[in-house]
Amino acid sequence: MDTTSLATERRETAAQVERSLEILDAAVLTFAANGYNQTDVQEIADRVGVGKGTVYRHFGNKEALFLAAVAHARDKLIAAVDAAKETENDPLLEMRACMTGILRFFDSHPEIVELIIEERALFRDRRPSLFFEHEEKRKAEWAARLQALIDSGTIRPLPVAEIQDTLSRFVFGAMFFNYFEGGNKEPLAERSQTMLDVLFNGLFVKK
Amino acid sequence: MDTTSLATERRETAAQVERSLEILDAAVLTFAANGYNQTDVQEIADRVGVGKGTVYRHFGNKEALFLAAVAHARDKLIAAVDAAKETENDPLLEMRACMTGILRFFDSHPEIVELIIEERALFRDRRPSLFFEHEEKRKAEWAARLQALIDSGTIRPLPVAEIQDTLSRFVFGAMFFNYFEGGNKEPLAERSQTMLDVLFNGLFVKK
Amino acid sequence: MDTTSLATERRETAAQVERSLEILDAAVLTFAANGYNQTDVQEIADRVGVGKGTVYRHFGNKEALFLAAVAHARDKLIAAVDAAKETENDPLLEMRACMTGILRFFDSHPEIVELIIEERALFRDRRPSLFFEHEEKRKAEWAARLQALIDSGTIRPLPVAEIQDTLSRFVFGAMFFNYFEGGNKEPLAERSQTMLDVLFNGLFVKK
Amino acid sequence: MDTTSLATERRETAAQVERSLEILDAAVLTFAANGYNQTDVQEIADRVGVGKGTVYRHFGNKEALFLAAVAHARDKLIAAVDAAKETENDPLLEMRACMTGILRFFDSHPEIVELIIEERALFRDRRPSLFFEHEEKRKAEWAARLQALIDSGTIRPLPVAEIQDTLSRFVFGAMFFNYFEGGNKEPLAERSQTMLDVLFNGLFVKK
DNA sequence: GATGAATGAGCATTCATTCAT
DNA sequence: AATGAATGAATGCTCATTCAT
Repeated sequence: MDTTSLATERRETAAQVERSLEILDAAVLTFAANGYNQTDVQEIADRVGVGKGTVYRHFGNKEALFLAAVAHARDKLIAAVDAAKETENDPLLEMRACMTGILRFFDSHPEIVELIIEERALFRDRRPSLFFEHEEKRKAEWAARLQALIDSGTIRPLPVAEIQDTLSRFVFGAMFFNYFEGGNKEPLAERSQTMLDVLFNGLFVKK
Repeated sequence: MDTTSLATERRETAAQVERSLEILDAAVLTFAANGYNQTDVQEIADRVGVGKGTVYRHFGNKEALFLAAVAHARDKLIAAVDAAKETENDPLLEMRACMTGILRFFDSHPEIVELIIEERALFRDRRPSLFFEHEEKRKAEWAARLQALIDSGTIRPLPVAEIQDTLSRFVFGAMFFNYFEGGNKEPLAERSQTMLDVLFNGLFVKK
Repeated sequence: MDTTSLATERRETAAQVERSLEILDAAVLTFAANGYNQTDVQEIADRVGVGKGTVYRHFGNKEALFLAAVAHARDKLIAAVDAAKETENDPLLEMRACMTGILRFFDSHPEIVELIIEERALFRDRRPSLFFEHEEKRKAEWAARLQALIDSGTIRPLPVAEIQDTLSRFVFGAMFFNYFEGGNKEPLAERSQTMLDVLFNGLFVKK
Repeated sequence: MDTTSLATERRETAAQVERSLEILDAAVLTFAANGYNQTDVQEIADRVGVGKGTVYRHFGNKEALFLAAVAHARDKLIAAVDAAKETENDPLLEMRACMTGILRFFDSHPEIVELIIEERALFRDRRPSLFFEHEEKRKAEWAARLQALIDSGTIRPLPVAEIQDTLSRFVFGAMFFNYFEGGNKEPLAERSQTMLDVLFNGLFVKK
């Protein structure tokens, strides 16, 4: 009976996880499309084809559901960037691949930008944003890489932490400003060549 | 008698305008602190010390009040940047003054960043953001200046429009990312020296 | 000084009365067009071209204003019916003239039907309606006339009070039902020939 | 299993319908007693013993609830009149039974008169009144009967449509005028003998 | 006396959450 | 476990009335 119940539990858990992911996908789309307050949990339930009570059973309350949706979206970004990084071996090219990977990700998932904005609007006190939390962890990983690029004489010997901040502001800043400015439907990744050129070579004429 | 009635009229109008501005200041703070949906118009009225009906008399409805508050905040930014620009004469220094002026403005008015986020969360369809609309107008003004800097051999001959985009993404991006990342309470304007250095001189070692 | 003040008072009173009547005319139209609850006193003030406070000065509050408007409308009906009656000398013809006079009045003042409905909706407890109160007074006047018609062998010897009720139900009933049924824009007075024929001669074939 | 689920479904639906009817009964009484604008939906909910949200779940909004209440009341009148008609076989007696049936209905349901008044006050533009809409459909049914009475020499050969109007004005007019005049608490149905006598035999002495 | 800005009570409506089935 | 009917707290907005000018 133990075995049976365990098996049942396992099977259920798998079904549960499946169901949870379906709900998260629907939640990302719905929250992004309508905004948090304008979203009726019923709408998400309808999109998945389950009852409202089921959504509550899986995520407890609307806020937890929203946060889970944001984490879900963030994990997708991380996976996409990791995949982009794997395509290169040289540290400099890896860095570039990551940056364009991020831009490309938001080009293909504009709804996730909306979700990030919603998160901030809703949890203005929770800082850093759940979405950018993981960045902290990634920083240490990159510090070594940047230091190597400095040691090899490729990039200038500036404080590593500040270079990292500058890169983040550059990439995510580009993404945000593009979103706030709106309008331009051409992919941001493609419009960023000059931006990267400036980033690496500067605005000034070299003398 | 004409004078009197005129004076009276003026005084009344002035009182009205005064009242409206008081309400806007309260609205900016309250919307920024609580968010749009979490803000009861009563709370704004209380802060000003007037009745709720008075707020409605002045701005019609909550949404219009919110948008007026955003416009009010934007006008403050424009004024601050204009003031910063006036302190310099050289085009390059003017440009730098504007950039640090913007960063300083958001350092001293962090609530306005929250307001911009709220605006986006609320009016996800209205693009560009009311707050950044005026940027479009400012662009033409700066294009000439940048061209002059290129002609004089100061900065590299890149497409002017793209330089402008890069500068905007840099400055507003820094502001947004700083906000989303949270935590760091040291003024952004002061933490931006490396950023500006990279912007002008690039990351690469010059050869 | 007494004289002066008296004169002033008189002059003011005349102006006051004038103003009051203007307000009442506006009130009848506005209340009839929008309904009581849907009417903002400001709208009535605007129509007259005075301030809202002035309306309140003249009538105290919205309810009193409404009742005054109803009484004003009722007085117009009484005047119209009296005028119609004067055109005839024979009691039977007078009676007929009154009945068609009432129908004609409501044909030309459909808004007053609306006003009566509003009055009832609003003051469901006040009975009889302010508008029909005066009917009671008129009844005694007509009782004699009807008795004379009975005595002269013109109409059947039925209880006078019941004849009166029947006539009232006939005329006002026609008016009300016409209003509730809606649609028919042809004057009711003209569509009432058969009705009067039935009233006088009955439905049955005389044997 | 089909049967069970069907039964369950039916039971639920039946419970829903039951609940809706309870709400409608409460709504008729409450709207009639207070008037539309003076009625807080909470009051209706309280009378039924449910939450306000439940009322909204069943009827969507206050206006829809009101209209449903009017239709509910109208259906009761139709049922009552149909029942009255069934008691007679002779066309003339049927007609009489219908007329007194209507008067009796409003004698026992004075609140429904109030409801009709409210409907008009509220929807002054919707004509004919929802309550009297069905009359149109009944008219055709009666036209044949009246024609038969004319053909058999019972009633005078007047235009059938005009006879119908006269009858309607007579009956509903009596009801309305009685309501507006107020006061008289003796059943209208009983006070209508003279009225019907006049209707059939006329006021004039037959010669 | 006239004005109209200010006031605040009052109510419809929504929707997160619960819980009986 | 899943469902969805029921709940009721929360809040935007209107407008009669007041009163300072």
